[in-house]
Amino acid sequence: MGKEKKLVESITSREKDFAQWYTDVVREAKLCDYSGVKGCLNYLPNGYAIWEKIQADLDRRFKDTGVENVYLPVLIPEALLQKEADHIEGFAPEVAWVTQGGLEPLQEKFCIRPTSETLFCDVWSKTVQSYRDLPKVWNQWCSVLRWEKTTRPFLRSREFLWQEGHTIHATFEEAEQRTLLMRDVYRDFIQEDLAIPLVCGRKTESEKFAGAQDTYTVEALMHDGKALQSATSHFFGKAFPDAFEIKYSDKNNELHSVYETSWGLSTRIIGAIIMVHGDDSGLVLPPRIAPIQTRVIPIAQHKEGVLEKAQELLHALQTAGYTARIDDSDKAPGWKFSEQEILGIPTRIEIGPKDIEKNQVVVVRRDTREKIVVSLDEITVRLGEILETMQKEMFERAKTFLDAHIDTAVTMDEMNQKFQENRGFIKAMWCGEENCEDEIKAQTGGASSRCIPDDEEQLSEVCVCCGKPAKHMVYWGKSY
RNA sequence: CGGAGUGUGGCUCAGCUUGGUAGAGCGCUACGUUCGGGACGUAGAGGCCGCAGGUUCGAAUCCUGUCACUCCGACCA
Repeated sequence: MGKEKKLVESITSREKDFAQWYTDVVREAKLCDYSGVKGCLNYLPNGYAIWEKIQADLDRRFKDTGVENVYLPVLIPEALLQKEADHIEGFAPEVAWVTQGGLEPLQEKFCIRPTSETLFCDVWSKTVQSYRDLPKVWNQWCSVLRWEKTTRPFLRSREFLWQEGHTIHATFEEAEQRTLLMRDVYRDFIQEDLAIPLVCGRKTESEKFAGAQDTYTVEALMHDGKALQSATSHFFGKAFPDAFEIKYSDKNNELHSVYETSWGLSTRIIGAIIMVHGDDSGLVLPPRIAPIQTRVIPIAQHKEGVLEKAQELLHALQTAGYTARIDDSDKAPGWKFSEQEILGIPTRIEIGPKDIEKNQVVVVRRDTREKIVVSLDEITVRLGEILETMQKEMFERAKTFLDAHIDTAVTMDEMNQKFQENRGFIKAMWCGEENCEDEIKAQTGGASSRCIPDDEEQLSEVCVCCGKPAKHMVYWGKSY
């Protein structure tokens, strides 16, 4: 990566103030803005279009594994939410309640869903009777509300958009497989489409979802060295089904409980895209998730034939299947370049009198600013290649960054020192006790266990913190 | 929830100390000249100064309360 020129004054430098940089990019790229209610965002066209792309791509991947979409209500009766003890205990502090209907106070209050396990379980408790009714593999796209105290656009808002998948199965194995399968769907989607490399694993007891038996996670590393839990998949076992009495008769007419899973990915992932790929000029969208792949920018468009040629090019691109747009506003070219870069559109195609003369265009990649001269005859083929190359290189660049920010530690001194020097993930052994997680958090200034990876290494025999025999290798990191 | 900070045209802010009825730059509109990295000129539009009380002849300015936002911390799937 070369030295980046600072072309957009309205965006704070990433190195100078990462938090401000993030806020600036969100604003300048017009992804969302603040509404009158704390923690509730106005999703603007540029931001919502990214979400629509995420929805489309992820939904297709879901459907490929047999997922069916449904929609359940936004309101949950209090009694329903309280059926599973761990669940309500975990969510109580951040639930919002509806206590009045019209002019009358309600007899029973309703909570605005913070998540819908209880609603799905309620439906199934009434409708599932036979093994022939299983499995249920359902998903809904919706918004949820959690009364967060600290809010940031996309990363932590009170209302946010997400999908929540919920399934029930006859056997432990099948449910566990589904949990892992959906974790893999997220992993593949995030790595392949969003070009964000991940560390995958399962959560420790203290970091698990309220009521879950196992929580699997995919963790991404932001450019400031902080981790972001990017999607999760939970295995519930029988806790919810037992609380809700979801039972079915097997072939021998014996009654059994079901095994349950749930899994979700939210608009928070947009924050990850910004913080993994963005630079001092603004957003950089991976080509596969970019709502618009290229923007045609006519140069000296007032001159004879330029605009016509640019329009011709636009139509050729659109006919070839690209999502292409043209900036034929009367702004100066430099302004248009900056605008395309702020918005993170993966490529722009400059076409001016000199190009037309030579039957060529200049394709400029957003990530590297590399200028590629392409013959007009080949542009519809070459653009696709350039976008694919860019997608691949964006992933590789992020992967190099991730790998460079994963380190190991066998003593607390080493761990503290490395968290000081090089923010990112630290791999270290752990005894399995929550006390040590707390102690590590206190000593390192906030690092928590991010996950126990699938492929654990044996870095030492003992816990990095207490020195007792180690049970697991854990990725530690400070997180959003 | 604790600490710090900020609320004044769409945006960034000045004005507040020492009260006299609101300014700048950018953006926006129109026209003209421009056009290969955020062009320039001319003429315009746009604000009950976050909100509510109070003090005062008079409040953007002083006082009280309140709300919102930002950052840090705590908390948080």
